[in-house]
Amino acid sequence: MGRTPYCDADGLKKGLWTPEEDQKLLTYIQQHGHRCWRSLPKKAGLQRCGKSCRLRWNNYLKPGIKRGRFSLQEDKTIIQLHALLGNKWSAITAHLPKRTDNEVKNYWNTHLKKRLAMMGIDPVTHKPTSTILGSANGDPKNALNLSHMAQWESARLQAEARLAKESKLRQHEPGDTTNALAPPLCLDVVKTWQSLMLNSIQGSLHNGAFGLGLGDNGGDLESPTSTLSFSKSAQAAVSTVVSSSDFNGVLGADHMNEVYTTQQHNMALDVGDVPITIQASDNEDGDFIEGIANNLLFNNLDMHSLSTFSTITSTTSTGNGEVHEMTKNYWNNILNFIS
DNA sequence: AACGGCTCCAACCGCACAAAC
DNA sequence: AGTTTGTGCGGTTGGAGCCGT
Repeated sequence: MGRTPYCDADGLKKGLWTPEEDQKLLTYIQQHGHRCWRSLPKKAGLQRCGKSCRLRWNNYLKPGIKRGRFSLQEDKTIIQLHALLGNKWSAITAHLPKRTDNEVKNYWNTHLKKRLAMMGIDPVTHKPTSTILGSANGDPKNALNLSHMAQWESARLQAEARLAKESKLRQHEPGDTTNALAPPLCLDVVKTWQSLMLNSIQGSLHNGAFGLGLGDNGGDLESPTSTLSFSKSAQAAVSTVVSSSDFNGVLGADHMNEVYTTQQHNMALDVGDVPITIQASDNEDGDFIEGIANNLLFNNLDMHSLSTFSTITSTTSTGNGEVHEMTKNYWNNILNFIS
């Protein structure tokens, strides 16, 4: 049998939407929600297929969508995330509130990709087209390390995007469009992680490793809360970011008191049904990468990401301070160019 | 004014996957 | 367990608008 075609070829309009069609769709969804896209166009009096209606709503009509020029910060975010994730537009868009994946994708293809190409950077690999980044100082190992960092970040961001997606789904109720574009929960996690990454890499220069360890129950499948532990070298970053007012958007005040205390250096994120606790610890003996892998895996990371982690585990500890500097210079160069 | 080339972006297409039946 | 349905995602396309000749 197979499924019936989602779009009937006959009798349905295609192409650009007219203001009248937009108004019909908007009015209907505001009154009835969009529980079933297939039956929606008929009920709304539209000669469109449900898929077309859904696309129009998600990319254009949904309240809160930001249109117009991308800011420099948005450019930076897109370039950075694309370097780490590739063409994972939904994952990238999860970190850009109020932008749609279609818009980000178009913006990348028509603007950012060209700019990178013009400055001699391959928009696919994000490396200079002629020479490998980092080889200028005679140490190709740096390029390798940056590549591994990118893989590491890629897996992490994919996991965060999933959490953000789940959170969005939980927020959405048919007929209620007011919270359709609430900021993704992962944004604060990104800030935290970015700080942690830089601090931990710097800390590794002294420790000979990242200095972050897996907590006692970090790999416990039975535990309702996965725990990730950080060494003291990362605590400053955790405290700085987590204690910011931004975090109030993620955790309610009561919940904050319950799960997060600066004295214990713990950070907890209650993302839907998947609570994550990031716990500072004096234990520096654990395997940081393995801990990350376990933690994210048990919180919806797929096997592909796990394999990425295993690759990184064998080589990340060879990193040095130049990696951080090289990474910083890389992004500075890009941003200087596009600004 | 007319034409052609180019850019940009809204929308379409096909595939994948999870949920529902 | 197999089929159907709904939705998400990324790649691609069509056409409107701009610009130069």
